Amino acid sequence: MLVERRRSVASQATTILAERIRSQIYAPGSRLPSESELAAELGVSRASVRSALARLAAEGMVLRKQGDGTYVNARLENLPTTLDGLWNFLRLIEFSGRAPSIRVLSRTVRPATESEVEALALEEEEPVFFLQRVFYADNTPAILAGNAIPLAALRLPPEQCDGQLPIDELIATCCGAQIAYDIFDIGAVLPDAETRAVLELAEARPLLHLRQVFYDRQNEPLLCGSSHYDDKLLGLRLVQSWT
Amino acid sequence: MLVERRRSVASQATTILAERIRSQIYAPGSRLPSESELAAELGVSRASVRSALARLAAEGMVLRKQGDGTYVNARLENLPTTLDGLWNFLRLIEFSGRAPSIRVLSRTVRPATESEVEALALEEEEPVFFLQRVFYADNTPAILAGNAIPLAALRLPPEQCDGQLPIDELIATCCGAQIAYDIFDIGAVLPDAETRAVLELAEARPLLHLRQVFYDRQNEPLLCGSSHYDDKLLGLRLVQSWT
DNA sequence: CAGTGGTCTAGACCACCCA
DNA sequence: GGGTGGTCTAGACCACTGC
Repeated sequence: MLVERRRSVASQATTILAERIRSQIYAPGSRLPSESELAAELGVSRASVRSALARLAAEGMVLRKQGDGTYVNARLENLPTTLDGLWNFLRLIEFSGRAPSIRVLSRTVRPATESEVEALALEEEEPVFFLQRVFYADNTPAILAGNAIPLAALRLPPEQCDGQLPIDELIATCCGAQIAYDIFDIGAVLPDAETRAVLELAEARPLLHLRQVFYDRQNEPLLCGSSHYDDKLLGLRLVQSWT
Repeated sequence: MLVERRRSVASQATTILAERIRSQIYAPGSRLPSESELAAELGVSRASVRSALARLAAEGMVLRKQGDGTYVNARLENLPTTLDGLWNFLRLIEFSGRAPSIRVLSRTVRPATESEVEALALEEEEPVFFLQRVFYADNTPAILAGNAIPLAALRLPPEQCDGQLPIDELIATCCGAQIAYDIFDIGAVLPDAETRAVLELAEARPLLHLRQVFYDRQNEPLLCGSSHYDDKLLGLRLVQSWT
């Protein structure tokens, strides 16, 4: 049943169970087989099954009741269902049921701004590769995102960095690094005229402002982003599980 | 070492390690003892230690490197450090280093609004207990929060519901229920005049709008909230760990 | 190569729920 | 009481890192 070599047993079990829920093999509101039964059926230990169920529970797909059982959440339609909790603009658009695409607005090398110097721990005026992109949902502009990478961190020349890539792959190919974690700050702003034009907003309504800093496995800040996010168009939703 | 009966060993280990990091017994950037050493020292299994470390890693407090070791994040000052990932207005204010307090603006029983009917799966016009509160950070108003609970879900009369309680305790004491999970929608809005007055905003700057629905262990929607959040004052920050 | 974290197992006991 | 999820353990093997 679980034969892939490269993915962990627990991760494969997660996928299998999530798929059964999505396809209603386990109907909304119904009780799943017990952990022991699932372990026997999948040919893995109970610990692995528990790891999978814990993940599904954290995302709200199942509800666990001690002494009773594990139930499929009957309100699945309310959930973000990202299945890994990571916010990635392309996938946020995909999950909203629309086709994502990216248009590169500009790609320049320029001195770091004051906030970039602070976020990326740079020297004053240190050059950064700045990539400005628009994320479309079904051809409607939803996000205007600007990303800055210290020139010193690039292993490819800026002109070879593929602007169509999601952030983790961008960092992987252009910097040869892996993201360890990132920090998100969420705020509300009134967009300036330029932003409004790019996002084709008729009125001057407020947008979400997402500021992110991505760190690599050496804990060096590798990329910082400043994005204007049209929450009316896309929605920003998260689930919190209360142990 | 780990003797409390009511908390799990893994949870106690988490607290101990977090405390050692906070007090710099494990200095920023330094390597922690190996999992086996910690297990031996704390008198628990390696699995319990791993559970604790996994939690700290998810919040960015430590960085784990296979084949190398576990390191204290040297950039702790950037982290939200909630140590359980749950957003609770009182604790968000506390963690920002300010003194939280609550003022109850109004407590009424009124028919549910259209959006409450939808969020709470009510009948049209069904009565709800509506509690409007202001959360202060060091006596500066930071959040205007409105919470609606179906009257049918209350086990205490509305006038006996303590408006000073955080949301989980409010639900515990007034409804006799426990929160299983909640769903958050984050948006940006321009506050109306009334909201602006309550939050003592001079200009008409945009605020975060948080809409929440809390579900109990029976998966019934118990409470919905609509809050205006001054992100300039408080900040809304989260960490994402990329496995 | 030795030591680290990553994965997985089998088995045990507990707390809890329901019939 | 019998079954469920919640916790914990001991031990094994693997993948990776740094020396």
